[in-house]
Amino acid sequence: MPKLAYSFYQSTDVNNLAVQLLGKLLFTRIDGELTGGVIVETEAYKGTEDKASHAYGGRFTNRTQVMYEKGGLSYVYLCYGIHHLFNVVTAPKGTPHAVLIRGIEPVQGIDIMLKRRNMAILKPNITAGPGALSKAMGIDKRLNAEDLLGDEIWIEDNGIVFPVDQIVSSARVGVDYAEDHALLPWRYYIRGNKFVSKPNK
DNA sequence: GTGCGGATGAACT
DNA sequence: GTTCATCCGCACT
Repeated sequence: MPKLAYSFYQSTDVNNLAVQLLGKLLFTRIDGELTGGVIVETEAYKGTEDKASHAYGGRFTNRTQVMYEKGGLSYVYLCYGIHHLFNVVTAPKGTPHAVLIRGIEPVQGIDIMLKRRNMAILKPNITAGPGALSKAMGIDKRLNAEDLLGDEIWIEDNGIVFPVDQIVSSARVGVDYAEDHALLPWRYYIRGNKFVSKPNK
């Protein structure tokens, strides 16, 4: 399957990109171990004007600088001191939009994912949730600011297009601090998919 | 240099 | 529903 092209990531409509990423295949090859899954849940973070975004108000730090780079890079950061969260940087250089990947359905290297997650059998919580999927895919800070057209972490277009009525939008998770932006319906997921993270109402 | 708290998940009661 | 693991980014002194 072809990797998503550089041009795919340059759109400034981050909500549309968050929807477009549903159904795409996220892969990593870490130490030669290939794992991959279908993206089933995303959230849009709209740069400087989004109070839930790390780049809100134009905040520019060592952590957030990659968000300002050209679309098509990874943004991985540590949350709660434990979980690595994976985002896709989008929009042209200077516009710090990002899409958080919150859930994938495993299709490749499931045995490797089970081992990384210390699980015996496949259950949805192996990759349902941004911290969980990062652990299963072997994503950590070493994969921050990686080119998504490279050979460590990338996204492929397998032609899957979910019907519009299969896609649900709702409030983003864990952004209560974002005041009047906390309830924006910028979370997108596949209705009924088992690998969508917990709050799926 | 210090202190607060977070784009979570798992194990509890 | 509640607790807590466990780190460092970030704002402020």
